[in-house]
Amino acid sequence: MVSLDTRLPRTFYTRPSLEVARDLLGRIVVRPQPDGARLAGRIVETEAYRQDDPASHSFHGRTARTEVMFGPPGHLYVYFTYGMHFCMNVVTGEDGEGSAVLLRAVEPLEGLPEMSRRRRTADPRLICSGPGRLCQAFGVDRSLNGVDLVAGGELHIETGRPTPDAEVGVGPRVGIRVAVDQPWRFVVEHSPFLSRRALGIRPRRARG
DNA sequence: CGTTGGATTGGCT
DNA sequence: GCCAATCCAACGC
Repeated sequence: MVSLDTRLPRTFYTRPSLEVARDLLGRIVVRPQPDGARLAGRIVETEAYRQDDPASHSFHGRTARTEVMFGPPGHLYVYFTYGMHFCMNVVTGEDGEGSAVLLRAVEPLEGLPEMSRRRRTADPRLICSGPGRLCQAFGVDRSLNGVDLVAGGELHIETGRPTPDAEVGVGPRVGIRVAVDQPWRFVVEHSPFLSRRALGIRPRRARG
């Protein structure tokens, strides 16, 4: 009970984004509500980004937008895209490194009514199955950019249950136009809660 | 300062 | 499967 509800420590994030992306599968994203309730979901899809990666926002160096991404690990990097959507990332690696993991999909666990209301759909498979959908359901916008996930506040991630290799699929990242060959997307295989674009790509088994 | 296109989504063909 | 929506960061002049 206690271990399952423990927030992931700073050391969890102080590793290469590829490692963190794989290890985040099965963990629980928690967003405490003002009324004491919680929104929560199990991470089922992630993507790793790093500084030497042409598809990463950090590739062209430190800018106002990517400042948080270059900061200390264990913080939330939120950005706005396509004129209407937010995406949330977990900052990884050493301070100053410019690596992060994009949270692409979670399986809704707590606060379904609230998330359904925000998403305007009752289908649980459509609530958090995509980076933009996830942020809308969890009420994540630019005001949460830079939030410390370890301190415990607006948002944190709990230990949950790590996903065994047999259930992990890997494949190319989606929605990018460069470095499409890198298999840096990680999914919980056969989860009904994966993102729309991930469903089109059949992942292969991770490692052995 | 103008242009370009994006780590997406929902709706329509 | 295709495309518009709609803002803004990055880049070129």
